[in-house]
Amino acid sequence: MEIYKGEKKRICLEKYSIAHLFSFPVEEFIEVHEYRRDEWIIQEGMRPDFLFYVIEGKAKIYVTHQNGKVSLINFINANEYIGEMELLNDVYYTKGIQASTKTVCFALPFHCYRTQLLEDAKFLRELTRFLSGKATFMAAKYSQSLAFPLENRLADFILQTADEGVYKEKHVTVCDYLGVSYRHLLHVLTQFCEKGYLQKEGRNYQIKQYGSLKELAGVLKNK
Amino acid sequence: MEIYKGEKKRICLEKYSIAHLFSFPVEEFIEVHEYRRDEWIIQEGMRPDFLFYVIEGKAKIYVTHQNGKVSLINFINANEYIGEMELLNDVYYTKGIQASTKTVCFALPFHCYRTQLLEDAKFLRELTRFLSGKATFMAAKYSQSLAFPLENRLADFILQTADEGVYKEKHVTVCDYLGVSYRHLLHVLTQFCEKGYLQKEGRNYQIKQYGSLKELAGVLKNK
DNA sequence: AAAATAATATGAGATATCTCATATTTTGAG
DNA sequence: CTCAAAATATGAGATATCTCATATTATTTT
Repeated sequence: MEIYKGEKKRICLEKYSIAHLFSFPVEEFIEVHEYRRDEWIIQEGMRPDFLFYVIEGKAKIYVTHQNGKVSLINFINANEYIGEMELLNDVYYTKGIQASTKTVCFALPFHCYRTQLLEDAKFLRELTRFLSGKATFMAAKYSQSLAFPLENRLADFILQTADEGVYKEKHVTVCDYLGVSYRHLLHVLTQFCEKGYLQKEGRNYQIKQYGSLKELAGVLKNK
Repeated sequence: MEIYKGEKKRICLEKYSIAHLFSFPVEEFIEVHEYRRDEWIIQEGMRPDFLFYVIEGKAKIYVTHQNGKVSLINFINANEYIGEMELLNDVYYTKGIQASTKTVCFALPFHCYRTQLLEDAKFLRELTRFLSGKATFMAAKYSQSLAFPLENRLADFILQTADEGVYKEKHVTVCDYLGVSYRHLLHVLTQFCEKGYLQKEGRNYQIKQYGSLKELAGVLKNK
């Protein structure tokens, strides 16, 4: 982890101004942190000291269960918060947050800003929207995971993550995210290839039948 | 649905004052609604006109999937909000909310209060806490549902809902809540009886071995 | 470059969970 | 009180998904 100082920090604060998110100045004690790919921004079970706001990059929220299974609960993208749960709740089991690409965040020390943040309607309004989205998203994922087999959820995931018609996510990550075993994921991917929806190219998969995948993914959505 | 008027309304407003939740007076346009058991407070897919605050009773959040499966996403208890998603988000698929007992709510018309509410730090702070809890809870349920078989989740549910050592939830409701088929739920309940954890009494189940159930439920929690 | 580690790959048997069919009992509406 | 609907109950076969074992191929570290 690198903490930006001097010129580098100044430029960053200027480029990604977040003044509009608060009704008071937060510049004074803000820090700018850069995390390398795979670095842990927050260790599971350890309370952070900062409220983070992601300005560049992408991270993953992980939780480890007692039976050793790991769940990738969700991704965090630019313009989203990290550590807001700990800001709001004194009792909270902290999830692990891992950078999945180089990730740059603003870090607001709790001890400087906690009180002010919790009284700032502008900040709270945005946070409320963010959290309502998070709650809604998790509720959707939850109910979908119970109502539909992997086939449907995977089709949806492929369509969402494919880049120019090519799906190239790491199997291991996807297993944690969709909550299925490695073996089963590979099995369903193979089926997709046999049915002609995908075509394997080295370790990537080329989408061949958008229509079929869209149909599978479509049943997840409530119109 | 009954709307309280006159004396009945006044008494209710007095008994369950919610003035402390807002920094401005909300009494003027507030309504008090009472819903009978099984009545729909909000119809799935229909935007409500009110922000509700439950003061008595218990309700259920349902969503219907395209394949006909129904998920009971969560329960709502006294001192919780309903309709907050619609208050915050212009685009939102409204879930169905059904009273599971007689339920009394305060109903704040969006058109009167929306603007004020979204600028009220006191209200927003509490709502933020509520939503963070909701998001956390859904994330936990989600990851647990993928990481553990019904056996564990059911043990947890039984311990949470048992009343004086007796479990007596409706199977149908539990299926929707835990996201499993009726057949399978009955199967696991039978196993619990065979193992001596529970003992069937008519249509209820008496808990016989707390320890065993606690052990099964315990692995869900991250310490 | 060698060694260690992570990711991919595949087979085979086990288990959790689902679907469908059908019967009985309980509950709510008229 | 009666009938229809809802809830409970159970069997049997199908399928989704898991576990474990083992190989091969990349990637990272030394």
